[in-house]
Amino acid sequence: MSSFPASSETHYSADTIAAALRSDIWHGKLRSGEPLRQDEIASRYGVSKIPVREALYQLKAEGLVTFYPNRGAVVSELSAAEVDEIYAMRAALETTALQRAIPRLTIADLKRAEEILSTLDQEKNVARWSELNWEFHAILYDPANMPRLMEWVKTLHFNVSRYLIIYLAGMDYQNQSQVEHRQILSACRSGDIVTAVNLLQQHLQLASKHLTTFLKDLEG
Amino acid sequence: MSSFPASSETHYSADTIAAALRSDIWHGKLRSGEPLRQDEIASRYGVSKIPVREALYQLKAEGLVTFYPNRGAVVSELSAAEVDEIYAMRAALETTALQRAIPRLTIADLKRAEEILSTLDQEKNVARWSELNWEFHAILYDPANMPRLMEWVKTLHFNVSRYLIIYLAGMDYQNQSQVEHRQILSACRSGDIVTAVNLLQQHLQLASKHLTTFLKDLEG
DNA sequence: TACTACAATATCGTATACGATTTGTCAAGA
DNA sequence: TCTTGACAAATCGTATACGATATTGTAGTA
Repeated sequence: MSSFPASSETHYSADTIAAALRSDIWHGKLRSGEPLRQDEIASRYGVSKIPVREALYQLKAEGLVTFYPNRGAVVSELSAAEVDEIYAMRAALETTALQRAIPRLTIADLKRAEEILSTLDQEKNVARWSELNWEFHAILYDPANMPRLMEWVKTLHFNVSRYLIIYLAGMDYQNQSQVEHRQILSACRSGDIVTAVNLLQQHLQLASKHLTTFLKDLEG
Repeated sequence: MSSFPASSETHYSADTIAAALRSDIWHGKLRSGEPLRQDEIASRYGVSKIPVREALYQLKAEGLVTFYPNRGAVVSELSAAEVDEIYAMRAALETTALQRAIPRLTIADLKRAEEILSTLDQEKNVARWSELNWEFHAILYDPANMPRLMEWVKTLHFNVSRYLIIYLAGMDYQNQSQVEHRQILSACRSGDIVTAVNLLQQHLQLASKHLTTFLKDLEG
């Protein structure tokens, strides 16, 4: 299963290309600021420019690419301020989801979450680590039954995680993150909504601070 | 000035058409479930299908249209559950914005908000009323300096407001709404973040309840 | 009549083609 | 050397064209 944001099951080649580009951007094969040449992408996937442009429009809506009139699309760059904003949006939406989800979490959900945390402990590949990290969060939000919110949060998550991946490669962020994950899960298990929401908020705030100071260094 | 969600200033005909369709959907000229024929729209605006499809992709991202493979796009329909979800997302995001904005609100902002409320008192046209209603909210959120959040909130707002317009036409919702607006503004003026946020939350919850019960009736 | 089979029509999704805009190159002049 | 301008190349945005899919209409059969 791919854990990338996907639109509803269709067979458009635009969707296939969008998924491929999303994955390339996320894995860092396409770097921030890099231009996305329509003809090049088209020939690479054996299609014309039309579906390529439609794919780029989807990514534009997700914030992953930016269009410049008559100059085409480039992979979006995020400033520290934008990362901060995205994390604030994530916090707002994810705490809402968690709040609604906790009363509906099943034993199976909690068990699955626990399993993912165990896997995360051993995962050394940062890209895979980040994907599992999202899966953990998603499991806790899913029972809220808010598909639209989930799509948007997923989009926000992938927007910042492609930066987080680069960051993680150097630092020791995972261990601290795992401690927080276990605290959140524990609060969920005991049905303590207030605590769980607060912990999640802190968890995201901390991640935001890590990433923004990292980016400010680069920008500065 | 148009208060519809607009992407950054470009000269694409796709953007022009997207704006026109958005407006038509919002004003009820295009009803929920109505198919959007590409050739028809193309000839109406004197262009080919290509920019029309690109416009439809933008609206798809905004949730205003839904694509069915090989059958084209239709104006999205919202269930009561979806309206509820959208209002929950709005509450999460808008309270975040308001919280950040209040310390930065200027006298001029408050004055402008007051003026809009006065205009709202006299406005009888529901479409115009709804636009002014959004302007009031937007003024209170703007100083938060969160452009991405604003875009998304605007999108969510227009998604439900096209239904609200139909609803408003019959009911006496505006007066109650205005009372709440004035309470919110008053809390903002005194810099009382907690109260303002709570009032905003209630304001949206009430609107949600109105609209969802209305839709549940229709759904039968 | 009700239902299937199949042709006719409508509409979609996308390849091809091309004018328009931008970018890159390079020679002439300050 | 540094501009500047003009031409060439690259790339974009979109019109046209067409095969593919879905929908509709019609005739034939049970």
